[in-house]
Amino acid sequence: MPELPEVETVRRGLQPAMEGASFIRVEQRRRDLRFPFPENFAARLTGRRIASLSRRAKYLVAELDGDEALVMHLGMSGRFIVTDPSGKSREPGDFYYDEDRDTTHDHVVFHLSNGATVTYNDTRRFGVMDLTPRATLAESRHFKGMGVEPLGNEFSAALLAQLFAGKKAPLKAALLDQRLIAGLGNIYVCEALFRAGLSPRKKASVIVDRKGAPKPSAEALAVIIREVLEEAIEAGGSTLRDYAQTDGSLGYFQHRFRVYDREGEACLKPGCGGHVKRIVQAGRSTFYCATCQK
DNA sequence: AAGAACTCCTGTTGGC
DNA sequence: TGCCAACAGGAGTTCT
Repeated sequence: MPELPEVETVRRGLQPAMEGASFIRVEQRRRDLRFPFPENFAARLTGRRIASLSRRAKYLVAELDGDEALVMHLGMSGRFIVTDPSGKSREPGDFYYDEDRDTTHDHVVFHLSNGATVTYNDTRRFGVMDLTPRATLAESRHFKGMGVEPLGNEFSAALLAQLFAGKKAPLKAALLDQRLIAGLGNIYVCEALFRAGLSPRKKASVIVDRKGAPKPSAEALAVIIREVLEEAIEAGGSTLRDYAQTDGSLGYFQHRFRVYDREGEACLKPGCGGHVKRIVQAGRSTFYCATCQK
């Protein structure tokens, strides 16, 4: 469940269980996810205390009391399940589980000093777990060359214009490029472009004027990207599958999708009268209204 | 060098 | 009902 708002929701759910606690025991149940786990992964974590749990783009970063940081990415299907000392089990930002949870794809289990366990489950195994020196985190292979945080202070229309100037790639592709802006994914790019009334097919440079300055459309887009992400975080992210089983229920932004996964349905812009189309860009589905997104 | 295509993996869904 | 292609919230690698 992983774009920036989902990862932030997960971070907030894990923080109380993890921050300040130490790893008592770590179960690593396979040698790799998408990539091999680092050498001696479990041993390097055991005994370490988690000083802080933060987020960079779609990554979670647990800074440890030694020299290392635990870097985690959920890929497409990664989830965490927390079992607190009372034995109650839940997925941060998603829903409460019962005893019958499918544990087939539980790949890592952290047993913490406060009695909580944190289990990483990932069906497709596109996730990542890595250990990297804290001192050079920004230069680590995951973060080197990574773009600006869309909710950070540096993100602005001026920067957006600078990043997109001269870009021939479509707006959709440029917004998904983590080297430019880091944290946007397929859903929120589709939603932001709809709200901005911009076609995902237009060249990224259409929001830049001849002098390289942001056009009004860039100003709008910068504001809207921030708004969409903030709204989604507020809603606890989006939950695409399993939602019928909800009971503890965070994650309801999916009810506010205006174009994502709405192929063929009526455009929600008042007076538009168009219908949502699905096209494929860079191998991913793009949902948009060709009538009002120009 | 930028941009598009292909790849990893498992599970679900929709059309015949 | 069964079978199978298409698709799924990501991103690194390899092509053109």
